[in-house]
Amino acid sequence: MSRSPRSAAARRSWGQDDTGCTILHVDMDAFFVSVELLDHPELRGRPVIVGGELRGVVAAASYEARAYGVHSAMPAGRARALCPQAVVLRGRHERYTEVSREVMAILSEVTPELEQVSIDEAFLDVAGAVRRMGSPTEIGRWIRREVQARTGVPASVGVAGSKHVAKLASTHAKPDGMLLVPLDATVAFLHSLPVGALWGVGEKSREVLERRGIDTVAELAATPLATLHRMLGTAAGQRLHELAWGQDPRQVQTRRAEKSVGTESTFAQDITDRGTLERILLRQAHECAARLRAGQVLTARVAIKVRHADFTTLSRSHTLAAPTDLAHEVYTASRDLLAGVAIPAAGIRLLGLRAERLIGGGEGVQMALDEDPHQALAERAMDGVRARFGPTVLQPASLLDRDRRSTTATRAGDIS
DNA sequence: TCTGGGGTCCTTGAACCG
DNA sequence: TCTGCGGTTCAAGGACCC
Repeated sequence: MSRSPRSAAARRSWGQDDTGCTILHVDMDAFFVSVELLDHPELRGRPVIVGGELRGVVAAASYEARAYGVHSAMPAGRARALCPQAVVLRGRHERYTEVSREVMAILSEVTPELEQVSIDEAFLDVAGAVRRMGSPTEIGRWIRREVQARTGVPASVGVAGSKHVAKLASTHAKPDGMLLVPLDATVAFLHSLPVGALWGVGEKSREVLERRGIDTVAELAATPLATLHRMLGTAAGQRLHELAWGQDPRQVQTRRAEKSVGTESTFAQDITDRGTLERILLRQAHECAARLRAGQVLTARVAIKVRHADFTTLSRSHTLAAPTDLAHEVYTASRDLLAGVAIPAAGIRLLGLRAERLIGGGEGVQMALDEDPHQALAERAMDGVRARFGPTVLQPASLLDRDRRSTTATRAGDIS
């Protein structure tokens, strides 16, 4: 579900020599829509949009909808205005996860050197699979064939010598295609692209670059490093300069440790009542803490995010005296942070809670001196009950009060 | 047109410390 | 004792990715 700009000129053959091009990027085409079409074949050929409820944005759009200018991340209202005849579906994340697992299982038959980047894309380093399965492009063809045959959804594949170029190659292979960028064509391929295609150039950086007349990767590559440092900061300038010349030493990572867990909710109506916001924080604290315990990690810092009705966003964070995986502690810290934030008359549009600085649980981590062992036992017992009877069977008493409607109906997913 | 939710990384400025 | 300075840490915010 890449949102990077593409170049029609780059969508051509760059050569057949795949020597050394052992990095594959597999990207499912309009993944959520493809899964919906599996289950609703009667919608094939029609413009279909997944997501985009009230106050929402488009999660995925079929190629028929894209012909009207609809794309992912577009506000729902605009998408409906552009394509009023589109079929709008709400989205079923569990179903997409199920199909994603099937796809990843197929990819893991190729190599254990597999890095799942998101629900619908992954990198593979196939260097160790070449003797068994053939050249990288032969492996790419096998993947496309097997994924289509066994799951019914189309996948595009980019084949290159680095992750960055493989990713750009798969973007230019869509829909339902494969693109090889041979090592000796890498720089020419990159330099044919608009600057916004580079990984790390979003809307803001593109504006900064274009103001200086840098519209293409070739122009960026020709810009002195010191100038890029001044324009984009040292780290970003350095990275983009290297990417523009095809230098990307990142390896395929089979395991990545999570650095934070969090949740946030945009409300159907902006909220002005602090008590309501605190109850939402309590629910979020329980959700985060349960995820911490499931991942066997503790959090050392709690952060909240508050978005006003006018979309100004602020964050506050607090480093805990001792790491914890208890909702009670996370909630107390987050409530104190919220206490330091003024609630504007127009209200709060979004409230988020995040547990940061995750530390592996178990040995070597000291429990807070004032941690209540009964609280810990109670929350772990709740985990057991939820695992057996479902996530909604147990709630803190204050969330089961008179306004069960207000604490649940304000969740973004419950809108519409 | 009116902007989700889950994340990561980087920059900047303030606070702290020796 | 006070001040200046450089290094480090922390908090906040922004940009970016999918």
